[in-house]
Amino acid sequence: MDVVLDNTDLQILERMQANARISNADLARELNMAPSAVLERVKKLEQKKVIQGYTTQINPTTVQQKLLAFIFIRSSEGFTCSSNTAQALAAIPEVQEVHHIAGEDCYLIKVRTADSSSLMNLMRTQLQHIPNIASTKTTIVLETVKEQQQLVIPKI
Amino acid sequence: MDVVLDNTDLQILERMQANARISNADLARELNMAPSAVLERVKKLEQKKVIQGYTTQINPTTVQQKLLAFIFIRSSEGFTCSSNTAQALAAIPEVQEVHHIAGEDCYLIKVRTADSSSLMNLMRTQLQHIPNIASTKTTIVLETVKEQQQLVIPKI
DNA sequence: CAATCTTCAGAATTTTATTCAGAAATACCC
DNA sequence: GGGTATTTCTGAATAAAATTCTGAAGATTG
Repeated sequence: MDVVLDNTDLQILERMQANARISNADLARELNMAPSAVLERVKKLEQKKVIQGYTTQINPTTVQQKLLAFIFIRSSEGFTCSSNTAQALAAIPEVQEVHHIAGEDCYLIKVRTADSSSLMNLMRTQLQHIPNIASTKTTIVLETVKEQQQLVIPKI
Repeated sequence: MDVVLDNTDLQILERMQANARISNADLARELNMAPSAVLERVKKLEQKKVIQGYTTQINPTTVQQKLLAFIFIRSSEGFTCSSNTAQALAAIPEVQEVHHIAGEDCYLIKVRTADSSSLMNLMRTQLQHIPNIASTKTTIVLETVKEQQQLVIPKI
């Protein structure tokens, strides 16, 4: 079940990570391969879930999402951070990330809303109803200098 | 300079955010428009930097990136968190995000590496050489429940 | 109300995606 | 090592899509 990727796969991933809408024809030209061969590899990378999806990066402020916050959430269950709590957090559309973390707190979530009042509103209406939340500690982002999820693709 | 988006633009953004590789023809069919009209809008959204790019989501573990960490960085400059420090942090490929945050710390960064030893190595070789870093506080992610940068697209 | 700008549809053309057959390369197994 | 199976590739054919362009419809402005 483990996935083995050769150099060609990594080249494909690197280029598609930088531009998901690159045409298969261009990709084939860059790799000096036939388009059919490249297409077959991309399909397999999708099947093997190496490629999890293709997304468009939208400037958040243009769609009225000006506030970004990270919230540390302490669970009242001690060690057994239930997956129910995590699932409930993940179900909130404004919550972009839910991480189970090491240390005193249990979860770290990343939230994006229109402004501070809508964050307040979200915490009142959504977080309050989620079980086993003992306390929260919110960090407000003043300015984002870099934000991408580009991975460093290894070279073989 | 402010960007005004109508309902059609938002529909396009919503669909392209969910699948950046949707064909222009399919998009046009879903919106009941001519492909040429849709293409024109997408081009404009790119020009206006509403669309910042198209990226492929790659399963991090398949490319040997098993460790995720958040690091709070305290600056030695007090209030004046220099942009030099931020730029230096942003220049590190393993650093996916650099946020200037409110509160006692100055920056919050998101880092992805192969494992804990390569994180240690990165902190030794990279962070040590960045000026004005007074202290760091690292939070290790044990498990990621949700991770996406999909925005909630407003309805008009 | 006319002039201007924007957005759109539809057709023509170029380019691409997709499929398929068979060749080359690779891995596998006595 | 020799033969077989499997994978991966190329190249050609076809279907589909991207792109460009023209002119019409709609909205905006003075």
